[in-house]
Amino acid sequence: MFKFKHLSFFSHSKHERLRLAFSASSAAVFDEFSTQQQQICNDRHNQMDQMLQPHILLCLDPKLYVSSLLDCRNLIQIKKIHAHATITGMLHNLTVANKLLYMYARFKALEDASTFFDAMQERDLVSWSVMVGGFAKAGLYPNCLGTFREIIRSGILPDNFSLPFAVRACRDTSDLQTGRMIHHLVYKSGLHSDPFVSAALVDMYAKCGVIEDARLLFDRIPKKDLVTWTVMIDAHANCGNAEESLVLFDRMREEGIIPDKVTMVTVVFACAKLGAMHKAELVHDYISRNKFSLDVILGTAMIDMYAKCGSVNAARNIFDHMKEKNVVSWSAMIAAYGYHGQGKKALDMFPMMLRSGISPNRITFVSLLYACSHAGLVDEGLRFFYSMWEDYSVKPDVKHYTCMVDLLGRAGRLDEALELIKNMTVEKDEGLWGAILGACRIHGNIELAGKAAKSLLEFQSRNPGYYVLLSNIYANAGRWEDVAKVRELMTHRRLKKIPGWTWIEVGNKRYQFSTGDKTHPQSDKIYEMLKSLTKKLELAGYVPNTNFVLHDVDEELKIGILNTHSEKLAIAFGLISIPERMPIRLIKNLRVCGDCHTFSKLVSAIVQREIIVRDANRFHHFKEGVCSCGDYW
DNA sequence: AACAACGCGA
Repeated sequence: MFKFKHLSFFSHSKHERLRLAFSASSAAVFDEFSTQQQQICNDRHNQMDQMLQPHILLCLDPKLYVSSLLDCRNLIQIKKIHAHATITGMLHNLTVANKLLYMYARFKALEDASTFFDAMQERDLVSWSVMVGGFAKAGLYPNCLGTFREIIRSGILPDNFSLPFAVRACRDTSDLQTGRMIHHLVYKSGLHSDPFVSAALVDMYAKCGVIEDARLLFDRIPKKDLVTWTVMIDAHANCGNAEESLVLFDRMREEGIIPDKVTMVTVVFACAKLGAMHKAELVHDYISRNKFSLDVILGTAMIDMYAKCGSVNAARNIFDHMKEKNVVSWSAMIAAYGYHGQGKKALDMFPMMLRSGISPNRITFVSLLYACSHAGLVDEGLRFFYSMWEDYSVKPDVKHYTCMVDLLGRAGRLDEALELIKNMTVEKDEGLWGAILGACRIHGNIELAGKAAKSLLEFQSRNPGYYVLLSNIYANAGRWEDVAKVRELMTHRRLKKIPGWTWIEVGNKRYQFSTGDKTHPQSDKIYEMLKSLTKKLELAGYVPNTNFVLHDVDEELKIGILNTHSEKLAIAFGLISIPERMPIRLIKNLRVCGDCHTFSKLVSAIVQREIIVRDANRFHHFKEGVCSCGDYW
């Protein structure tokens, strides 16, 4: 209740400020207040003890039981009152009995709750709903839905208390079928306009992967409350349409709904997904102006946002200003340095984290190993890998093995990577072989690629990425028959290659480019710019590397395809539309192709402009002819 | 009722 130990970096929310003003912000006052509360609680319990004296038994007050139950701070206190109530016969009062049930559920003592529930002589809808909610909050979904079904079976229509919890159980178990059935019941109960119920339904549809249904329902809700908006904003960001999230955020405010901290976290998350620096700054500004407190969740979300928008320094600035940091915040910062190629800084964070009393978890080690992998810090990575279990009791799982395979593989130590896979005891997955395949691509090891592909294809992967990668390896070696085989397999499994895109933010707008794109209104100017760039580059010795065009077509056509890769078009557009000296920031859905990488390096030198590219798994900062990845990616 | 970090791949 009293969370003042971490007064926030930004000013407080209105609610917090009121509380602060009210209680004069001194620790002593809080302590005193808290002692008073404890005293009241004790007094009540003493009063109850006295009631057990035979002569007072007659003046029992259910209200006293209810408030005493609500005062309980642990299970022992609840059980004590339960015992009292049994003796005094107060459990026959349904209000008291339901409150007892509720308290058991609140303290996650679902077994006690169930036992008591089964023993209850009389139950009403509230009793049933408390059980449904209790099971859902404790993550006991089968019990939750089972209890809910019993309500339905007994012919009672559920209320607006049990329905959201039953829907939540469907959401967390991805049980869309049951979810739809419950939606039907909602109409029958006439509760479709209840904000709790409709928010839960929208959330359920979104998290079950049917965002269209979520949106359909959302659009039909006449008066949407804050939570419903937040759910929808989050849903769009999670399904890859973060742009729509920001549109919804604006619309929500236009309709007079005031966002709260949770909404801001989802909006920040959407900016992180988009990688849109301009939007990120606007959102940051909004957060500061509206005095949202920079707590550990919002702060961590902002670290992630700035890092994924290309500024690891801005991320670090947020990190440094956070009063409270947990393992998530530290891992986010370590990961950020990792994917910006600053492996050393990522590793430096680790002892700092330990000193501040935070223990690493499995994600911290994924981030550390990842940082090593992308900076070529092989020995350091090996050391972390071996010490994570021994020194920190974090068991390496398949993700850690994948990082290690990637680390060793990139460094050309493929034999060691294979040895690691051979000796591992945790279950292997397709990603592990994908990492081997990636290393084969870098080092042109076709034999091993074949073997890895065999293991990989056993997983019947639905992920087109692996097939295309394999086909690319064969194409690079000129083995067109093998290429054809892989492509055939893809067609057979009905998988399509994901097309590459590059996005660029200019002012308030985000522009999207594909290979050979001519849909941009300034297309002519873009191609003109590209042509003059290529000319300048050729003078500087640039030769298009057609190894990166993976079709069996003639050389001239290859150069044509290469020259209009989406990344090059976006750079050309950036140069004509972004003010001088401002960096050009790009976001790609795939990895940078080798030729575009060379191209970007040269452009950064020739036109003296910083180019920052976020590709599918890391950042490249091109400046004065060199890339932050050191060509190691 | 809603919120934060992680590998590989096109």
